Parts: sequence; structure tokens; C-alpha cells
Amino acid sequence: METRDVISLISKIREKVNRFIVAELAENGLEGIGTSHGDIIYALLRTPRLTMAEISQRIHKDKSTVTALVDKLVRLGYVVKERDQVDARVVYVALTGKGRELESLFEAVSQDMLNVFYRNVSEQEQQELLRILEKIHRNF
Amino acid sequence: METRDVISLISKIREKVNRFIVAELAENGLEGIGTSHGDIIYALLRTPRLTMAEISQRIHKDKSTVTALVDKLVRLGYVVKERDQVDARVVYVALTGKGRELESLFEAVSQDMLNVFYRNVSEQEQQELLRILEKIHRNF
DNA sequence: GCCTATTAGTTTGATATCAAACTAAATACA
DNA sequence: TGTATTTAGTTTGATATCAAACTAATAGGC
Repeated sequence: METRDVISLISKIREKVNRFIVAELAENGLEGIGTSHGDIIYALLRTPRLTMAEISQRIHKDKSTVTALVDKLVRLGYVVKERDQVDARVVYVALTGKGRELESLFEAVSQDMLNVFYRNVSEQEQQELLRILEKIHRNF
Repeated sequence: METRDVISLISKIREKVNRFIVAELAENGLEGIGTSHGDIIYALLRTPRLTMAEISQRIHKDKSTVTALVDKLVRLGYVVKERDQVDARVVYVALTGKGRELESLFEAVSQDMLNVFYRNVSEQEQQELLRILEKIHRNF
């Protein structure tokens, strides 16, 4: 009944999804990789080269946060940073070989998560959920 | 179409809700109060006295995090900590007068947020949303 | 072609958060 | 009753995150 509960539910579900993903990554040897690092790798699997600013927009994190996150991924050997030859202000980020190797793992984890997430949720309910959430998102 | 989008939407909505609340609180003079502090105050408006462990459960944060959050609220004068006379391990937290004064503001902010959140969302859609999200939450 | 404004990214300082180690107190059990 | 275990909370150390200040480089107007 309490419609306020929905806010709480949304927070809890988000938290569960994050824990699920981080735990699955850790089980597969990716210790110390949080969801934001995962988001960056995920984005780079789709788009091979992104600037710091583009990553910031994609993952909805402050540019200074992105500096820290990407630097950690560089330290771990998953990505490299390279300055643009034309505009020396711009830094490109790209996956290394070690980074690209994560693709199948990421696909698997993503699929596992969706399987859990949508268990016993019909196709129609999924569509309905997406429709209502999009409406709410546009309200802000 | 992309059902994966729902996860992203949930994160974004949660983020918007948090920003909305923190901004409204700040506009009303509650600078430096984050959503977790708000959650603690909110819980104490409902239940006048809570232990640290109970707060930890209510707001889904580690007990060490709660120590830090409550200590900040003590510093700001909104709550007091008091040891149980019977079981000296237990610490009770309760609102001060200054803390209780926040009640009407919290009610107003909460109402404002819900008004924005559910704008153009029918009663039936709200029920449907709650039902589906509860199902998903039980999946984890 | 200069000075100014804008832009991309980094650095710095502060806070939230967690997990692990720790402390102190209560409980169990032998 | 005395030791071992459990429990409640704090401390410590690490990381993520943001905002503001900063740096370096490009772009714009005169």
C-alpha cells in the first residue's frame, strides 16, 4: 500500500544487483573491481576508445572520480590512457589485451544477473516495468 | 526493448531521488545532511529510541558506518547517544528538541518528492510497479 | 598575432562507506 | 564460579565519490 515503499525497494534492488555483480566478478578473479570499474570496462567493450569526459557522461560520475577509477584500471592492466595527438587536452582510454579478455566473463555475469532479476517476471511485466520507470525518470 | 535498461533506470532514478531530497533539505538550512543522515532522523521520528544495531538494520548500512553517521548528527545537535543502564554494551540514540523540530520539514520534503516521483503515474500503475518490484526484490 | 575565455583533465580536501580488528560487556556452560 | 563464547559498538585503514581549485591547452575576438 505505502507507495513510499517503492523508493526503498528501488534502493534495495539496486544494492542487491551491485552486490551480485561484484560477487560474481570476484569469484572469477576480478578482486577489487567495483561496479563503476565494471561500467567503464563495459562501455569500452562497446566503444573501443572513449575520452575521460565521455566516460564521465556514460557512467554518471564526476570527472575527478573517473580519473581515479581509470587510473586504478591502468594500474591493474585492463586499460591504457593516451593523449590525443591533435588536441593535447584530451585523453583517450582503451582496453588492453587483458581488458578485452574480460568480454565473455562480462557477458556471462550480465546474463546471470538478468536471469535472477527477471525470474518469474513475465515478458509483459518486464515491458510494463520499463514503461513506468521511464515515465518516472522523465519526472525528474 | 533492452530489458538491461531497467537496471540502469533504477540506478538513475535512485540517484535523482537522492539529489532531490538532499537539495530540498539544503534549501531549508540542513547543509551537510545526506540521505543516510535523513534516513536515521526519519527512523527516529517514527521510533523515538533506537540502538545502533537497530539503525544499522533499518538503513541497511554497516554498523561502523552508523557510528560515523550518528556521531555527526550528535555533533550537529540533532540526536543524543545514551548507554543502556542495564546492558552497558547497548547505545540508544534519540532525537533532541532540535531534531524533533525537523518533523514537519521531513514530511513536506517527503511529500514533495512523492508528488514529483508519481506525476502522471496512475494509481493502478503505482500498484503494478510496487507489485513487480517486490517480485524482483524477492529474487535476490 | 595577442589577450581572454573556454575546455579537458588532474589534484586536493572532505565525507560516506565497508570490512577487519579491536574493546568491553554479557551470557553460556562445565 | 570461572573461563570461553557471543554480542554491541568503536577504531582503523582502504576506497569511492564529489566539489572546488588548479593546470595546461585550445578557441575566439579584436
